[in-house]
Amino acid sequence: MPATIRDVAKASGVHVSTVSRAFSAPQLVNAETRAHVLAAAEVLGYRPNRAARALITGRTHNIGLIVADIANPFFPPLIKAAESHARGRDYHVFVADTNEDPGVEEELVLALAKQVDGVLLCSPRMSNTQIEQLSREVPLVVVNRPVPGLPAVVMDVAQGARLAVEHLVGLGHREIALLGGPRGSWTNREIRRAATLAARNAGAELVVLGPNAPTEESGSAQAEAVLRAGVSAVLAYNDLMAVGLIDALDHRGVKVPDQISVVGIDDTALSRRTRPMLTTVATPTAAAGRAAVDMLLQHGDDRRTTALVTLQTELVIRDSSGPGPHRTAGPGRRQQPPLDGVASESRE
Amino acid sequence: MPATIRDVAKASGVHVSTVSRAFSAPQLVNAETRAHVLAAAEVLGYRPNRAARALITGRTHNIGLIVADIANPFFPPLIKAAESHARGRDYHVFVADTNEDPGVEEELVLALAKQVDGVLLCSPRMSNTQIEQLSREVPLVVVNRPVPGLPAVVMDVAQGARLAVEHLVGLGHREIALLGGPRGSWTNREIRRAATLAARNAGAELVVLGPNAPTEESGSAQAEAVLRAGVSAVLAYNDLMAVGLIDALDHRGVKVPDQISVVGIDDTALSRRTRPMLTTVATPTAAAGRAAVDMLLQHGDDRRTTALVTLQTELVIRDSSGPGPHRTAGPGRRQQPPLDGVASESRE
DNA sequence: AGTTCTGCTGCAAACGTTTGTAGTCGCATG
DNA sequence: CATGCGACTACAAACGTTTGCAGCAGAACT
Repeated sequence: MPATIRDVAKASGVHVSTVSRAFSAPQLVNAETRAHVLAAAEVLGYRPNRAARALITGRTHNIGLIVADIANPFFPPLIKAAESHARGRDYHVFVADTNEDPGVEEELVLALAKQVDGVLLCSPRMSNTQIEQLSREVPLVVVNRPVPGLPAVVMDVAQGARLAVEHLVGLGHREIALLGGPRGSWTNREIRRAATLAARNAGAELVVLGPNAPTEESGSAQAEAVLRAGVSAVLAYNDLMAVGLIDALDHRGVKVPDQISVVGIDDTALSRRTRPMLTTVATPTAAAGRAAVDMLLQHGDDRRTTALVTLQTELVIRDSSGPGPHRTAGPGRRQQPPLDGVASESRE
Repeated sequence: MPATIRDVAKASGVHVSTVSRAFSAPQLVNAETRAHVLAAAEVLGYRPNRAARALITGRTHNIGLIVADIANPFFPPLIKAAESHARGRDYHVFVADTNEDPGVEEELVLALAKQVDGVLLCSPRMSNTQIEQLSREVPLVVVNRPVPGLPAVVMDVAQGARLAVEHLVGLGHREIALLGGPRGSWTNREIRRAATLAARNAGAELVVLGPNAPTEESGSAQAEAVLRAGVSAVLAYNDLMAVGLIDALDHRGVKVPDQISVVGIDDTALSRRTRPMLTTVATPTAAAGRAAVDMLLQHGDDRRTTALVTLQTELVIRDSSGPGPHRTAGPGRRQQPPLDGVASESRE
């Protein structure tokens, strides 16, 4: 049986309340007494039971982290950063995977609600109203999607998509395909909007293929459609799809970037490992994880705070994008990425 | 304020104990009453507080999952499988990352101990005695390492390493380097032992380079040493290191597999994405995650059970391994992998 | 000397559950 | 008619903490 606070009290000849205070309110207890208590606790191997503490304080010192797919390389860096950041603040993290299923999302938030002080909801697929409803059960911070009335951290993928399109147009591409992401994804809508606008402004045509599951397989599956569309460049919803597409094109003998340029989004670890190395939009996932944890712990109980943190993205030009058919005497092959850093704005 | 069992009791005009039983012991309560209670609970949005329940039952319905590095592509599939399997059995999962630090490992187990019914310790770097000591605080299942007296699930990497070496020797390689993994890793010792033996039996020489951190960077860093060693083939501790090595060799203009063959271990997602695609030893990580959860939940409280589950590995031959300098009229390029499946043995 | 203050500690209630025990009722049994 | 039983429900203690309140000693005021 593990030692309880009562064992420590008995062993050190004081009342349990004194033991409790020795740990959680040191200034209220005599230094000598405290030393005694701590010593007794040490030899008994006493560790406070956080669940019992939570029962009375209302704070569990746990947080929930819900992602669409742990195995999607986009998430591990975020999970890792969030977990380590949280632990640094003495919080433990439940991690759960929804398999991209909105129903599971809701069930998970509800199931976790009583056990955590808040939940980080990453790339949710539910509707805004559902999310708002859930936020009445437990404090929520949404990642990768702004929800009116809730704290959120998002990446400026619109800027990233714009940069990517401008990059492609600058290389001489006039017909570009957008490999769309999953239905219900805010990021996907954002990319689509920005890419469409950027293409129009630059005098290029954008054809949208999708929606698609955000997987490698689904990227491969769209190869035919890309070829039929007759475009010379593709912007994919994420690196995974870009990689799948490149593979499938390769199998068909289509050269990247010579015949078709491909640009991904996320700059996951694998973008540096493909041949050709992937040109992609870097999203600061680790920073997002940390920021989300900070927001959750900051706002404590006032659930209706509406801070929105926007993280900047940048274009990373590698080898999967090259000159297109309409190449003029354009700019040099390499292009300076924009300033990086974090912009944080609060809107009331 | 969330509804408590007392609110439900009040609303349905029965005692709290009846409400409790309506949920956890339906056969003890009149069907009609039960329906009443459930209805009241429904409208109040009542969900039992698992922490409070845990306080009295002693079972939290949570488990801990401790891994060396979430971002290491070896782990996400394991985490995903374990989490989903556990949730199917109504368990939630704390995930934590030790950054390959044995001290953090211990601290984490202790910190989690009171909040979970057991901990899955994956690829621990601590000593066996430390682990045994910790197992007195909380039920433990060790993954990727057998610990005497504790339940564990391991992969038969020895078999994998042997197959890999035999594969290389069969291709005509006589001098092979082993890119060692991290100090303290049982898997590493196992690979080393099996590879050395297999090389000796096949009349080849094995030079061991390491120990090394199990990262891509460290694989790259060993490229010089590999070249100096004058070997024609390399077996790496894991895919990550293999990929790093291939990259570094590529930068030096060394062709893989033409000049040097490289074989990895783990068959992570990236092994199919590198060029050339990586020959590697597939380890059933998802199955390991599920098996570990099963063992933990099965054994419940009798902590000193000593079951050992061994999962088979298999060699996946792709493009990073090719003919070596001593090629004779050997077997065909493709080689049949061994039967897969799960072997489970109990040793008392 | 009496009063107030300060620093410390003990008491007991509370948090939301579960569960052993005891009680009530109706009914069949002896 | 008393007894026993079965089905159900209420009571209350317990789990390991925290925390408002009260108590008490001694010091420092008036």
